[in-house]
Amino acid sequence: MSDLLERLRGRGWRMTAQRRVVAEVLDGEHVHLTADEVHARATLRLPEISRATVYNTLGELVSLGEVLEVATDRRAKRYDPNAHRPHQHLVCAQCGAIRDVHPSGNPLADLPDSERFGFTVSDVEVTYRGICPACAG
Amino acid sequence: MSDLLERLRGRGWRMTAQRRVVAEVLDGEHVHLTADEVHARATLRLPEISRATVYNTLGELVSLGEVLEVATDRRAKRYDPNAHRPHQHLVCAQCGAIRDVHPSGNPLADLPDSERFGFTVSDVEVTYRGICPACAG
DNA sequence: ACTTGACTTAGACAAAGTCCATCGTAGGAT
DNA sequence: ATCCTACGATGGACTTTGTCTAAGTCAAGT
Ligand SMILES: [Mn+2]
Ligand SMILES: [Mn+2]
Ligand SMILES: [Zn+2]
Ligand SMILES: [Zn+2]
Repeated sequence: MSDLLERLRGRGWRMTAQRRVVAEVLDGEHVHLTADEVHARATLRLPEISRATVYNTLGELVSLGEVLEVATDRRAKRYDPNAHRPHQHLVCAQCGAIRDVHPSGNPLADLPDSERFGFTVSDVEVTYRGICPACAG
Repeated sequence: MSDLLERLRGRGWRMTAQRRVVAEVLDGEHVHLTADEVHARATLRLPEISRATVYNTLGELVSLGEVLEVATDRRAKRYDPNAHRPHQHLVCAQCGAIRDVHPSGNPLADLPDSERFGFTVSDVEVTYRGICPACAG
């Protein structure tokens, strides 16, 4: 994700300690943190960072297409740095664990023209729900 | 939806003016109202109905399987009386209009065993997004 | 009609997120 | 190296959506 910082600088981003820390917190695989979780982790490295700045920075990363917003539960949105490989989510209904999954085929193709009602359909969001091995015992 | 009231009575529901009004508001096709929209419409018929009662009644209808909760945007949940015919949703990214759609095939089948990671997958929620004819001009 | 437990109510509370006035600083200009 | 200033950060008020509780009300069985 260090190349992310380069890309952002290239887009005219002013590089601040706060933005760097938020980007660092979002580094990794299967990362799906809420804004407040990002804030908590960022605070460990930069104690004075504010909630508003975390929200602002996450919003900018989403606008730039570098981070995805996912709404797997009906609680807080989660922020997903895995934005460059299309994928869906598999969520444990009990403990909330989230896995990236890659279904076969293109889910968009499952919607026939006769069911599009003149819409220009550009995107589909799929969330699978079930019980994870740990919760199944 | 008048048969709904009968079914609920059969399940031991005490029939109150508030519950009747909420059920009436939810009658129809392609109805996807937020709790506060239900409350606003219920208030026209029964001015003293409280927000808490609307939330309670909607929650009960969901528990009974008579109404579905859908989370198409990241704002308020919407309540969908079309609970007996499985379907998905097509949402206009601009104006928020929601249509029921019926994709071909079973979306659950698109997730191969190799992508289930030991989960017992029981459910899938699909939201298609695009631009509706009215917004496309 | 009486009784009673289920139902409703208003308002306090909470979680998630937005907005704003003000302060601070990254990075270009000198 | 220092200065400038527009962009970014901050804390706190505010909004939206939803939950909870204590007290009052009423549907329905007797
Ligand atoms: Mn993901
Ligand atoms: Mn529907
Ligand atoms: Zn689990
Ligand atoms: Zn539209």
